[in-house]
Amino acid sequence: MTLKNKLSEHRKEIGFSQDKLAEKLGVSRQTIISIEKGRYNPSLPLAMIMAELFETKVENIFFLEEKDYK
Amino acid sequence: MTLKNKLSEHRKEIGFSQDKLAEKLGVSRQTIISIEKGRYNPSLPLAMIMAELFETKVENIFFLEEKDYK
DNA sequence: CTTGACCGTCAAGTTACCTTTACAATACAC
DNA sequence: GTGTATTGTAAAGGTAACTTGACGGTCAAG
Repeated sequence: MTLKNKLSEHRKEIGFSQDKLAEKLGVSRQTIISIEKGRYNPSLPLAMIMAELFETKVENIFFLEEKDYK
Repeated sequence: MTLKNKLSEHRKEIGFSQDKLAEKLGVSRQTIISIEKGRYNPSLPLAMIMAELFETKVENIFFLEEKDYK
C-alpha cells in the first residue's frame, strides 16, 4: 500500500530544506527524500509529528488511493 | 516512539469484534490485538483506513505523547 | 573556477510492522 | 457440561521503515 503525499509542498511552504526538516523531525535526510519521492510511507508517529509541524492534519499531507483498499 | 490509542473504544462503538475489524481492514487479528495493546503502531495507511472506517481523523484515534518528541 | 547549499542515488545493516499457526481463558447459550 | 464466540499469548519468519556513509549533479554566489 503506497500513499500519495504533499510533503515537499508543505516543507517548502515553511521554507525548510530537506536537511533542516530531517533535523527538526529527528530523522535522517534519507528518510525525508524517500518519503517525498514516494519510496515508502512514514511511520504513523512520524506522520503525526509532521502534521503538527505543518499545523495541519495527517489527512492533508497523505492521501489514500481509492483502488488500493476497496 | 509509542503512541496511545483509542482503537478498542472506536471498534466497540461500531459493534465489531477484533476478528471482524481485522477482516474489514484486511489485516490479521494479531495486528488488531497488538495495536490495541500498544505493542506497536499501525502503518500510516492502516491508521488512515481505520480513521475512514470510524468516520473520523487519525488524530482522534492515535495520540502523541508530549515528552517523546520535544 | 571553486565553494557551499541543496537535492539526489546506492548499498548494507537494524528494527518495527505484520503474518501464520497453535494454543489457552473467559463467558454466555443451549 | 458441551459448543462457540471473543480475547489473549507465544514464536518464527518476511517485508517495510529507517539509519549511516559515500558519492554525484546542479546552481548561485564570490
